[in-house]
Amino acid sequence: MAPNIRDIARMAGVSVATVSKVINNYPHISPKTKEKVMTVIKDAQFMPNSVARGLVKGRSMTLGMFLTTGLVHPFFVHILAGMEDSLKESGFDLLYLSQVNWNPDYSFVRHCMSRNVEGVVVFGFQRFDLNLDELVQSEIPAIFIDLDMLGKKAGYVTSDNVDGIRKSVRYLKEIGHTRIAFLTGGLESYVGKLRFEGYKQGLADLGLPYLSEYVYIGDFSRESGIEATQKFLSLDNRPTAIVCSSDMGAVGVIEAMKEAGLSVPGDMSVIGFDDIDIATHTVPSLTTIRQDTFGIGQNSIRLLLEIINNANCPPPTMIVPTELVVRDSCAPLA
Amino acid sequence: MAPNIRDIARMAGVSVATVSKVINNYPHISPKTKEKVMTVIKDAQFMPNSVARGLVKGRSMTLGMFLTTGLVHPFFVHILAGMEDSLKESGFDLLYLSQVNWNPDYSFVRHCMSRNVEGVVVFGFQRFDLNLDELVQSEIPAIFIDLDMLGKKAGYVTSDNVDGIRKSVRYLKEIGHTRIAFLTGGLESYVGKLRFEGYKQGLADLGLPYLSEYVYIGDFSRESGIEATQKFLSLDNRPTAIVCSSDMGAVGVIEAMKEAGLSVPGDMSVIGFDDIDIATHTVPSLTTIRQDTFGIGQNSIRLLLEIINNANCPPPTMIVPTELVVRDSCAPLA
DNA sequence: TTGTAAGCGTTATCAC
DNA sequence: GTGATAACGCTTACAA
Repeated sequence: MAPNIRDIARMAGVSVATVSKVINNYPHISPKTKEKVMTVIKDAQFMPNSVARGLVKGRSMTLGMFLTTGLVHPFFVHILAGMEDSLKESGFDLLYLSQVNWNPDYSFVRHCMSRNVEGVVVFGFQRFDLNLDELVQSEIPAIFIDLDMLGKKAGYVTSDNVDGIRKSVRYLKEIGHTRIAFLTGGLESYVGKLRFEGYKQGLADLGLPYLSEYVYIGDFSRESGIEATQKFLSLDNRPTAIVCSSDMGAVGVIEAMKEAGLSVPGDMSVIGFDDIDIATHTVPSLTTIRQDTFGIGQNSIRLLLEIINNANCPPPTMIVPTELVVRDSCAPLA
Repeated sequence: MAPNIRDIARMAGVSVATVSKVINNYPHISPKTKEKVMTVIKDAQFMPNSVARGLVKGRSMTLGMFLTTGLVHPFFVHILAGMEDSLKESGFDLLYLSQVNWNPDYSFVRHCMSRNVEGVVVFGFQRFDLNLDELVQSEIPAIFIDLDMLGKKAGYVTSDNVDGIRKSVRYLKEIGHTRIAFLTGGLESYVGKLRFEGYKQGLADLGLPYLSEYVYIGDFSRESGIEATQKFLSLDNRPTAIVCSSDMGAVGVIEAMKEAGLSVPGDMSVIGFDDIDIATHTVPSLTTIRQDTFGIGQNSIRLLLEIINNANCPPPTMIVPTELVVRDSCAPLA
């Protein structure tokens, strides 16, 4: 059985309070007793119980994380790695809160309070998801990933989705394209909407007209890439390039082009979004917009700790830059 | 501020003890008081503080998870999804314990005890990793993923790596191959060793000879696939098929074959291991061994809860079956 | 500089 | 059936 603070006190011949003061590095402790207590602690391998400590201090040194159930987001590992990086030196651990979604009056807020978490990261949700409002309006520090939720203690971090797509459009224009089509992602999602916005702005930046027949409403999937391509190919005035809201969509486009006996990038330039592993391995390899997923994870925790540590800082927000990765799926227009 | 049990007691006009009994569904409570207390609890949105509860009960309803620092395992999301599935109805939450690896006397065991976790899942470590022994020999229930650690309270879950590779070898034999080469993964890793073992057993099953020149010692990477291919192609008596310990290795093989002006599967059949996303998108698409990563996650938590709930069950072990996924990278031998 | 003792929010053991 | 009250392991006034 692990020793507790009373055992240590007894072994060191001092009071519990003294041990506590040593542990917490309080002043007014004689070097001699401090030394003695430290020795005993080392020998007994004592480590204060952070649960009990949390109870009295009102601080648990625990952050919470809500993930959408059944989320299978390919980047999540990178985000987690980033989170860990910020967590490492902070003394906080991260509690993955599994939602009891069969319970009609389950509440994020109550789950947080019952677990005494000092703040939460929220990822994989949509704006209209149940109970999210309650969380945003609560006093619980929260950072949302990829969702622009703002509250007294709630902020968010996301990639610069708008600028990412604008970069794609600009790049295509630079290599001569003007008939640039767009495959949206799911428009019910925050990032889906932003990327669509980026397309419109990108065209506007360059003085290109917005044509609704050059837009296909998709859902981030490979299938929607295939369907979009079929639609675009049937047009009288075919586009010469397609900007996609996801790499999977772009993969679908490449497949459909191949199926139609046409060449990428010869007959159609294609740009993806995300830079997933597959992007390197398609034929041709995929030019795409890379998200700094590690950075997103890292900053989500960093910002959360900021809210927690500065009682009245305004809820922080962070837009993480993206990067255009040029590979082989785009060609200059002849 | 969230109400506590005393507030509820006062509001319901009963004692704290009574409220506690209601919360915990104890007998010997009149239906009337029970009803009244329940109503107050609902109205006040009361949820017992599980930290305080943990302190007195000696149970925290928390499981821990150790991941190797900076792990970027493509399957981790699926494993986590599986874990969540088992966690969901259990009342447990999962605490991601960030290791303080700059501290020379950091200890998994102490971290667990200080956080009162009731058990841990360990993933991404190698047998010789520091402090792991201490954990295995401790009283803390532990389930290792992909590492055959056994202790009084420690078991493991992993894919059937041996059988997976044996299936590959058998399949190739069935379509006519007898000169079957093998690309190992990192042999310092547990799964790397097992897959190598599977190759040898696979040959033995079929009465095929084991030839050391048909084995390339790699490390799961694409690069080692390229190098292996170059070596195999330089042989007098070239193999007609290569079994790889990873899909990335197989991707390297396909690239190197293309580079050499040879065809897959025409000149060489190739089998991978893992069924990562890319496997569908290589040209040709990759025949491979699929791991049930969701099942691994699911069972890791299930087994852990078993150890926790049955004081003296022998440490459980689980080998999750794999599945051969036939795509286009293998062809019958002419 | 050190020790005593009252909490933190629960549950469990008794009396009543 | 119900209610005091002592724990659980720790921190923190305050007293000594």
